[in-house]
Amino acid sequence: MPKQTFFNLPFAKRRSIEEEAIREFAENTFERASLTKIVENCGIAKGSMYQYFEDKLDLYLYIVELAYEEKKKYVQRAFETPGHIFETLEEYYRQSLIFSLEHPALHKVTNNFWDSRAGHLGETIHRLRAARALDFTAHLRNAVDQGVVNPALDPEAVFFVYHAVGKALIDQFGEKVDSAFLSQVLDVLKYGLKARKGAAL
Amino acid sequence: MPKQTFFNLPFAKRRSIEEEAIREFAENTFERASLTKIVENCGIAKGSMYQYFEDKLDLYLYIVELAYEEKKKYVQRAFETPGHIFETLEEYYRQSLIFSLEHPALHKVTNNFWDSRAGHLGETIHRLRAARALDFTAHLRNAVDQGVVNPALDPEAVFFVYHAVGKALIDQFGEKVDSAFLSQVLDVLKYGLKARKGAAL
DNA sequence: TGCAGCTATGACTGGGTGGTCACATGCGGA
DNA sequence: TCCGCATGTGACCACCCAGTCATAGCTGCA
Repeated sequence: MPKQTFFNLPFAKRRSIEEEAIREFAENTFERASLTKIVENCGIAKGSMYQYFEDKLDLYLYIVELAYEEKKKYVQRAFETPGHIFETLEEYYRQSLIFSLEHPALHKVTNNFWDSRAGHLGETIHRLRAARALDFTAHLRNAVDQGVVNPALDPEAVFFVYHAVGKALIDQFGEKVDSAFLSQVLDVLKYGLKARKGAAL
Repeated sequence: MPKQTFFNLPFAKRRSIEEEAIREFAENTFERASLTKIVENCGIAKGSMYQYFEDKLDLYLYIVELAYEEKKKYVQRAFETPGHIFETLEEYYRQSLIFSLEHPALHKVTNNFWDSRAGHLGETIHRLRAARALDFTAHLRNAVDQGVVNPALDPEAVFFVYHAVGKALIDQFGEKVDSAFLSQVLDVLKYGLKARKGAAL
């Protein structure tokens, strides 16, 4: 959590610090990112930064939270619009894609976050993942009850697959992954590799 | 490529350098791994290392190659034993799992490799991925011709999914992923989420 | 005017890194 | 015995980093 001093700052100065920090954490992992470079690019003194934040990690977590709050504005639409699980999933990833196009730097920040291994970040990430797994499997059980989803599959395994593929998709938004490719990938998960008896797709 | 000097070394000394390097590169990414620590743990002088290798990257690539040569001994069985694509894939990941259990350090080295971003490693990794994609889609087209695989799916998308899930599986061998969970995950990819008309599994 | 308290500063500390080089050592052959 | 060459060495260089602290400046109140 930033110190009060940071929030007392005139808006423009505060914003410029945020922007430079976003730039640095978008291009580098937490460990490789350089506080020294951030303060140089802001034109403020090193010591000032420590008037605003406890340490590098404090700044980082603040920036990550900023990024996720922006992203939330996009992806939450997926859970508001009704529909079954396939539509929700498609909408979720589609909104993520839009977010990545409209806020490329913030998108990179959220992305790098999951690769962090420094300090206690590993545990934090683990907890976040577990929370997501609970959410996901709840949705999934619902869909199974509705007869939409193959009941023979292990929910944990399904989450594992979606988590892995979701991360890979998001990693490559804007590079290899566009809207059409996104649909193709989701179809693979939906229909599975094995040829189907009835209509294949 | 190591210098000739390295191969002139008595076997025990060469091996001890390899082992310490494997240890360091198993626990750290290329960038975080410390040459200084490797030479300290070996009990040799910093300068000696530069008699054997051009630089840190040279040593790293040599170690990665060592790891992959060992891994190849395992996974190539998947392509030797006949069977269609689902059996091949299952055997491939099962052999990877065995490799990770029998050579945990080498396994971690191969794993970290894909996360490297330093220097020209990014391009190398890109090329390796492209080569894998070609191999995979060739197998896939074969399977489609045999009527085993859903012909409506985009081969590039299928590769994308398997690559992502494969990496996640291998990342977590020994932690979350055991033999039973591996089967469950592969079933998700095989059958897809959507409920099937006939026998579900 | 003077004091109090918040804010700004940047030189400095202690620690890390990859890589170098002048020198030392050991060994095989003449 | 002595030379020449391959090998070994570790102090040293230049560079980077996060974090500190004594000092200075500012602002508003009494």
